Amino acid sequence: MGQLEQDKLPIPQCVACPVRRLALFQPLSPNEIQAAQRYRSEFRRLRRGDAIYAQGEPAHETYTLFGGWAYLYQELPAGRRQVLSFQLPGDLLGFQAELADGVRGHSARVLSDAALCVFPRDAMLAMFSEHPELGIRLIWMAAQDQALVHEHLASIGRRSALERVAGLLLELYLRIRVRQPGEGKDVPFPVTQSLIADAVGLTKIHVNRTLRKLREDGLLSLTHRRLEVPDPGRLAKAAGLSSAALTQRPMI
Amino acid sequence: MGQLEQDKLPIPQCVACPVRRLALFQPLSPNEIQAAQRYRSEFRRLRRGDAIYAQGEPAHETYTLFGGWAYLYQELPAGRRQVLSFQLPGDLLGFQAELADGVRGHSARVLSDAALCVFPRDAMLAMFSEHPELGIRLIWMAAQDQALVHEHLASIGRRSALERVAGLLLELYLRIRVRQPGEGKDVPFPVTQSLIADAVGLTKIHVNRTLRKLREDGLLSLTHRRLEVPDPGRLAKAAGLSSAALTQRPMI
DNA sequence: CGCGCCGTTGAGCCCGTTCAAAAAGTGTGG
DNA sequence: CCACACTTTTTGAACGGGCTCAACGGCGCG
Repeated sequence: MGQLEQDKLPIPQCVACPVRRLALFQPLSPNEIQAAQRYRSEFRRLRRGDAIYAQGEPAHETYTLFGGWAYLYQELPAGRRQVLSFQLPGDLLGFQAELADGVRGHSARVLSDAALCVFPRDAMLAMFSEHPELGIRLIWMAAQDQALVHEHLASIGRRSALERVAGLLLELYLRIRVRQPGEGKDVPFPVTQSLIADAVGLTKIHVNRTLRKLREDGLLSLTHRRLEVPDPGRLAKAAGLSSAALTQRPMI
Repeated sequence: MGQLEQDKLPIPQCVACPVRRLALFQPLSPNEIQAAQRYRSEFRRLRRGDAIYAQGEPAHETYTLFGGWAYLYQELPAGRRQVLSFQLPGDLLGFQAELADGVRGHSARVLSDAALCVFPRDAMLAMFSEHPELGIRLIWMAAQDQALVHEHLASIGRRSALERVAGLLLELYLRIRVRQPGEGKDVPFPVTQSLIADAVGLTKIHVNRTLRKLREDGLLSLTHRRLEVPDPGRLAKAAGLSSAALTQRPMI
């Protein structure tokens, strides 16, 4: 789809938003939603690889990911990079520095063609004073985020290469499936091995070997940008997770 | 100080709180503080090693650390442990699962004798509707927290053992100094090498060797539970940080 | 004084890295 | 539809940072 053609697409109404139940506005009734839509300043379309914001920039916007994938990362000396998290449709991005009225502490970029709803700082603040329940909801979403990052931290700090890769793939697989309950067993998976490596703290070479092993053990199939996990329970075991973790949290 | 003797100490008033400017109630005026004090249900004293809450428990309280140190951690299969973060006086603990009305995703424990202000769930919610600015403030504190965890993630994922240990010690040193501007160059540091290891994802043996190297290079002195960093700039360099990071963020 | 926790040191090994190169896939323009 | 460039995936060989296993010294506390 060309850029020009893409720009002609209509801008979706919040009332009809397919990710609303996952997103910030979930607590609002349809009537309120219609009113709340004015907080959104822009509906922005991005192409694969585009930056959303960058480390060091002043922050004055928050985003809801409408469609597509994004990832947050930090760049370190000597060309090293750490992927902090992956964001899926309905996720909230960039509220951290935004509301701390400071500077971005990390960069964000889209993995696939994507679309964002943009909320300026002032709109966010107005929103919270007019709809306090949205403040609670934001805190809830931030808490979910924090829980995922904590899991990520434990994974990188204290798990083997196999467990880390298995864990990341399982997490993403489950998060995608929540969003696409209807589809077949395999889901779109636009994450390169190099990105997986930078997320779990390994080299892409070793990620490749680890993936081979996971495939050989029949724990997953990952080809042509599609991921299938025949038995999430077994993958969870390989990831060194208590299988309770599978059903426990709803996860966003 | 014995337990019995300790229990006789008076309970501090919020108006006179020494950590207030660092904590949740910072935005309130002295008058408001006096009124807000009723949100606090308890002032709790703990001894070195006591648990504050544990992974898996239902959450219905949030805490402000009044004095002493605490740490958040996750326990993994095979006796492994990951320290997620260290908390210093004024820091807010446990709001994550609390406000997501769920179950604790990690455990919290005090490192040294400590004291907490306890806020029940209902009080927190009432607080936010009566003082919306406290909601914003909470989000701000959560964002600060998130930034620290992101830094931590990048450290474990993409830095060498030396950089990780240097980075953690520098972070803690600076955070303590913000709280105790008056004191001498060295600060109290009750963190064991084993805990450092579980924080940065190394073995305690290797942490010991890394600390020796840092001492030999004159970057720090760490003995008898006290830490001194003669030149934070040099330590930042050893940690692989842009020395800008030193002055950039105020940090809580 | 003895027990347990914490810090320290040595020797050898292994998981994941580095370096190198080829094969396969993906996108672009003619 | 094909040719070309570029990115991503895959494989091999050798190295090394941090781990494992084992032991000892020091210090606080009951």
